[in-house]
Amino acid sequence: MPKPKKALNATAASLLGFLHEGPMSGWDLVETAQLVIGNFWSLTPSQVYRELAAMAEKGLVTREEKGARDRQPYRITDAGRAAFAEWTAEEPSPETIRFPLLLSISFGRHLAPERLATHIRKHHAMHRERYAALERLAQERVDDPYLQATLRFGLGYERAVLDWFDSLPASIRDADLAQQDRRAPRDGGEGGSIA
Amino acid sequence: MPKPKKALNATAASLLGFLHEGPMSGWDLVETAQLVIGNFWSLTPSQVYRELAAMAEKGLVTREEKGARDRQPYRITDAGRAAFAEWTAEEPSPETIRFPLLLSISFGRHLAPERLATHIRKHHAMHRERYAALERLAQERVDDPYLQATLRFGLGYERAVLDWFDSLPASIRDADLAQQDRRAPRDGGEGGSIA
DNA sequence: TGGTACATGTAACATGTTACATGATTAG
DNA sequence: CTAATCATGTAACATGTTACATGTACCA
Repeated sequence: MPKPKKALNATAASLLGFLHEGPMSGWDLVETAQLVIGNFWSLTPSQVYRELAAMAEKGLVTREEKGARDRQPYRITDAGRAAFAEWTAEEPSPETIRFPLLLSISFGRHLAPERLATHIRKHHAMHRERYAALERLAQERVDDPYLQATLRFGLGYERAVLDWFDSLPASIRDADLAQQDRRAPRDGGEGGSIA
Repeated sequence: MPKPKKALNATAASLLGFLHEGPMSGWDLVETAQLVIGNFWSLTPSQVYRELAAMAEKGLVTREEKGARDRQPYRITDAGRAAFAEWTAEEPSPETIRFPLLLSISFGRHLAPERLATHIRKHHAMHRERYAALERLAQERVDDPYLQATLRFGLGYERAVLDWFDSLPASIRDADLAQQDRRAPRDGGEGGSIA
C-alpha cells in the first residue's frame, strides 16, 4: 500500500474551505476564520500568508488583481477544490486540547495556593466573558445549520467550563492569604533569582 | 521593561512538575503524563526525550544511574525547582482547542452528506468510549483533590461533547444513502427514488 | 529462539509563534 | 500633515509530528 499521503493540513484545508465562497485576501481569511472557526481552531496571519503562498506554488489557488489598500485576493482553482475534496475524505483526527491552567492545577500542590487561586479567578472571568459573547453571537446568526452546530459546540463547551469552575472546591479556588502556611513560604517577589 | 522572559515552556514545566515526586525516566514521564494530564495536554516520547536532554543541558535535571532495561532516570535539581516555580508565576495562557471534525462540519455544505455523517458517527462513538473510560477512572482515584478537579474537567468536557452530538440536527448527522441527491451523486439505490 | 513489549533516542520535517519591516488608507 | 489602523509579508525560532534505528528483557 502506497501510504494514504497527506494532501493538505487542516489549516490549509480550512482556507480552501473559505475560498469556496469566492476570492478573499489573507486578511479576510484571518478575520473570517476568527469569527467562524475561532472557537475550535486558530490560525495567525503569518500562517495564513505562508499557507497561501505555498498553495499558490502548488496551483491550488491563484492570485487575483490587487484591490484597494493593496489587498491581494486569492482564488481557489479546480486543483484546489480537488485537494479540498480529498481532504474531506480523510477521517478527521481527534481533537487536541491544551489547557495550561489545568497543568497548574495538576501541580497545584507545588504552587502557592493564592497564586493558583489568582490564575483560576482570571480564567474564570475570561470564560464568563467568552460565554456571554458567544451567546450574543448565537442570537444573531440563526440561518446556517452548520454554523449553528459549531456555535452550539462553543456554547456547550463554555457552559461546561463555567460549571467546572463552579465545581472547584473552596480549598483550591478560595485560597486566601490567611492560611498560607500549607507550603510554599510566601516570598512575594519574583522567584529568588538563581540564574 | 526587560521583557518577562519566558523561562520554560508548558511541556517542560509539566515534566518538572512530575519530577517533583522523585526521579523518573522518560518512559515513566510519558506514561504518567498520559494518565494524569492526558485529557488536556499531550506530549510524545520524542518531545519528552528532547526536553529532558535540553533541561539536562541547562542543569534543571540530572541523569541518574541507569536502571533495569536501560531505563535512564532524571532527577530535578534545585535550579529545576526554581525554574518550575518561576513558571508557576506566569499567568497560564488561554487554552487552545483544535477540533478537525468541527472544521468538516463548518464546511459541511461542501462535503458529501453521508461522508460528513460517517465522520460524525465515528467521533461520536469515540467520545462515548472516552467518557466511559473516564468515568471508570474517576471512580478509582478519589484521593487527590487536584487530580479530582482535572478529572472532573475531562468528564464535564466529554459530557458536553456527547450532549452536543445529540443536539446535531438530523439533516447533518443522519444523512442516509436514500436522500443522497443533494450533491455527490450515487446510484444503485433501491427503486423508490424520492420525488 | 524468535516475537512482542519495553525503552531510549535521533533526524527530518511540518506547523505554530513572535518579532519585525513595509506600504496604503483613513480620520482627525 | 500625522497618527492610527489596515494589510501584506519575511525571518527566526519554538514546538509538535513522524519515521526510523538501536538495544533490553520477557515469555511462549
